[in-house]
Amino acid sequence: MPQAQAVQQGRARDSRKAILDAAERAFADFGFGGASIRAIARDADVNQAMVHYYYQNKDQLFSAVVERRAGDINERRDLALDALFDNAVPALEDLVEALLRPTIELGHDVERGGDAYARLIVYFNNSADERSQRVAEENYDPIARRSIDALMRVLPGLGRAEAVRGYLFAISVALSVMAKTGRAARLSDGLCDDSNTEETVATVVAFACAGIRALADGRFENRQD
Amino acid sequence: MPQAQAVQQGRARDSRKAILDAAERAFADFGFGGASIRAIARDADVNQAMVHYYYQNKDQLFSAVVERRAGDINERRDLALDALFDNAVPALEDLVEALLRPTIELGHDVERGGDAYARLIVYFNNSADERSQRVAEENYDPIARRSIDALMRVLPGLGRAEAVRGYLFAISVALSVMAKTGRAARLSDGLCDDSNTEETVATVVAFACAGIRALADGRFENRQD
DNA sequence: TTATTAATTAAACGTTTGATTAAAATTCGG
DNA sequence: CCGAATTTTAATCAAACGTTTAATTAATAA
Repeated sequence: MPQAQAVQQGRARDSRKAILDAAERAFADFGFGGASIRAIARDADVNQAMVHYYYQNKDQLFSAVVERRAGDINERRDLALDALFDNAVPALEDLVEALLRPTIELGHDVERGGDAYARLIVYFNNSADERSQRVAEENYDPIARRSIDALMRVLPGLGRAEAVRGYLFAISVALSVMAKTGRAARLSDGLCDDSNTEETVATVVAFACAGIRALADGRFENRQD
Repeated sequence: MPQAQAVQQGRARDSRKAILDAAERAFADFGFGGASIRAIARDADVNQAMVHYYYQNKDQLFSAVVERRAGDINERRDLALDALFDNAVPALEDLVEALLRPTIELGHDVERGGDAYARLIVYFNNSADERSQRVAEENYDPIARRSIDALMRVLPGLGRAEAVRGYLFAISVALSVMAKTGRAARLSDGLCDDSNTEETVATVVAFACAGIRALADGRFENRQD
């Protein structure tokens, strides 16, 4: 049986982390079904049985990959929200930036492998299968609900349905620049470049805030006409 | 050898279509790697060798699934663009609606299986692997370029980079409501409902247009500050 | 040192995968 | 009704899959 993470000693840590890193890349590149444990073990330079030794099966390995990163992002988002609402009600721009920046910054952190995880978020965020929805619900629904409430406080004209829509739209826009499909560069003949973090944040925040304000102005849900 | 589609007779047509329908569902639900030809054949109620008989291999089957639908959507988008620019330069709202409506409507057409294809678009549109990028480039890049040009004509303040960004953001927002992940319903406690086509179109168009206008106002790319 | 535990290994398990084959059934023009 | 072309079938292939096992090595505690 593998020891709890805190008690682990010697070589153990390296293998455990190497497996998680390799799995992150594999799931991001090929999806759950397309990623193979054999290839993951090979990429991590580890015996194939070690994957099951530490993570039991493919499903739990997938969950472990998501949980490691989600903790980071949620913590940073929570702190940002606390700070924002400490004194008064912030501007919409500041709120939306606080929501999106942690994810965008992680996605740009190639050295830490954040780009692979960014593609993985895009994957399970847009997948309807049970496993994807489970990790989304467990790891991102709590902060999503808090963010939606925050949106409604900042924009009193925003109903709950519009706030949910606005939040999901904003996230979807942010994720679209992180999928690293190369399509933006292709369609713009190289004019678009996602590598500049600050420029990306500014662009996405501007787009999302304008969109959310539009949802607040017009009322699109539950119309009685 | 399978006959060309036009000359086909008898049950052939049925098998061919049944395979394509089943493959569409499988790829949408499980991704390329997670979908199995055996399960597709079983779902289509067809011998497993028939899949290779008509589509040679898994890759070409995947391409065939996309090509069938992309033709429809592109044709409708092209016609809409022709009509819009026939007399004068249209309003941004009309242009964006013309771009997004065909896809959204297809995604709501459950009887024709459009919901499965909608999820499939989301899949390969957000995937960075070679196969996904190939089908995106072959089937959707031409209309994307035409749409981007149209955006720049409607909004003269929009640079090429911003137009590409705006187009991709708008598409991404539209696709996010089509992934049918059930997340919107979950986060809104049932308040959000994607089944109303007109309401969905109106909401997405309003969000996207406001966002695109924001990109035109502020200049976010190639700043020299 | 010895006993215990954790980490790692190579090998194999049964199953499923994408793909191929050759024969059988069906369809259809002449 | 015949013969050729097309469609369908069952059987099979090697390869890859996720997972398990038993044995071995390395580290820790008594």
